[in-house]
Amino acid sequence: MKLTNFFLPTKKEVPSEAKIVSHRLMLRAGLIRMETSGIYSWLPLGYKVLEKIRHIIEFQHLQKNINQMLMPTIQSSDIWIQSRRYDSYGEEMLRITDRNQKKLLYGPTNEEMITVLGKDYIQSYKELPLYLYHIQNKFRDEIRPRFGVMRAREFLMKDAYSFDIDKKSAEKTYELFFNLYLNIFNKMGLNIIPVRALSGEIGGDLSHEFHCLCETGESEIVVDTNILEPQKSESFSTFSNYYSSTIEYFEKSGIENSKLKVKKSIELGHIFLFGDKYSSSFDFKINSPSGLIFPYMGSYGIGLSRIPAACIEINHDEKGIIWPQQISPFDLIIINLRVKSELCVNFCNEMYDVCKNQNIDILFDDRDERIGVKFSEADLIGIPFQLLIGKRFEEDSVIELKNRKTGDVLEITEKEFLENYLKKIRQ
RNA sequence: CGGGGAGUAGCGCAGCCUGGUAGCGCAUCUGUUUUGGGAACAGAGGGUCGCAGGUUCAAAUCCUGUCUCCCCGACCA
Repeated sequence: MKLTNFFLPTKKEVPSEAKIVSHRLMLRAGLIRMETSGIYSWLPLGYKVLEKIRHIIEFQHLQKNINQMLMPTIQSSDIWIQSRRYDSYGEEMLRITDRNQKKLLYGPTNEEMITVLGKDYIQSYKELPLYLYHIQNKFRDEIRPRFGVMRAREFLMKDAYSFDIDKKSAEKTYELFFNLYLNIFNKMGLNIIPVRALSGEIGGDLSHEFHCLCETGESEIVVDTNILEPQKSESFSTFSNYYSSTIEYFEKSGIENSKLKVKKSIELGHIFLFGDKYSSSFDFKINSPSGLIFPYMGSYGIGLSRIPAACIEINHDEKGIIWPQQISPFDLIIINLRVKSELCVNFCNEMYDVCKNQNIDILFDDRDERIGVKFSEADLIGIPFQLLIGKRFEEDSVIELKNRKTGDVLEITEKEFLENYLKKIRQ
């Protein structure tokens, strides 16, 4: 994409209302725009990040043969009345009435809907286990939305649901998702800590949340200090050697241990095993060798739209965002510092075409702007690598590859760039 | 929902106390000069001061109501 064609409304100043650094940078870099309290539009640059995250999640789910689908955001209240959550979910649920006075709601989650779906289609235990997921907007009418997309009312979530024949099988499924989640967050370049959690409104008896450590986070977790060392081979079994839980879980458990520390964090994922809570309330029974059984269910969520904010909170400096390569909106930005020079223009266009042909997601700053503006905005939007073409190229055919994170600038030739560096830039 | 704050140009703000018909910075447009880290100069455009009502000769300013947004707290991915 050429920057002259790309909608990138950056700002030097930002409303004083935005308090935390990720919210400020997301507004300044033109990633998001508030429409009303807790409800945001994702502008092209922000949407690209969201799409990178989505692709990682979709790819990893596909590796485990988990079916992707799409359920509607609007649900009938009938199924929520049947699960007895229509009242208990309370004010957080956005209720809507259609022209026929039918009571609808904007779904905060989909356990009810997926249970009814399972009941309609699953005839035999031989079809189990069955895993389904979708990526869809949710609405929870938060008492106080804040921090931009970090605590929004409308948000994008990946939610998966599992059906198993019994508890033992469901626990294997739970472990599969647990490891899948570690893998997904790892692929996003995020250090994540799984913590034992209470299961809250969803219900059930086994639940973990996935947190990243962050001083400005709204959550608190209690962890064994050994867990803070980065783990080489992260898996369910590795983490089961250490204590980690949400502060709420810790307080209820009454454990005492001097090796435990309280840390601020951001919750990015939550998994639950809730058994037959919903299958029984919907009288969802299937035949099995041991007679009629209620399928054992679980659900597995990732707060997609919270991830860019969490990532920025952890990866930024005074100049702006520093995206991890894996979820950066672009792999590389080519910056033409000499727009008036035919030599530079032609060379930039040539590099732009080469990169496109090599499947590099590339942004080309071809604008007739002052170099200060170009440098500042490139630093602000945080693309990991900047290819600078200007004076040094005109004089000595040297192009400069700058690392956004370290600030290091490599002076290289076209040949070196194409042969040695292009593949490092591609994800 | 309780407590606090704010709505004035696309964005950030001043003006309000003490009423006299709106200003600054950034951005935008035109021109000239500049050009390796958010340029300089000259000129220009852009506002029913959140909305409604009231007081007054006169309201951004005072009064009443209302809507919206933000912050602190209780709730949550």
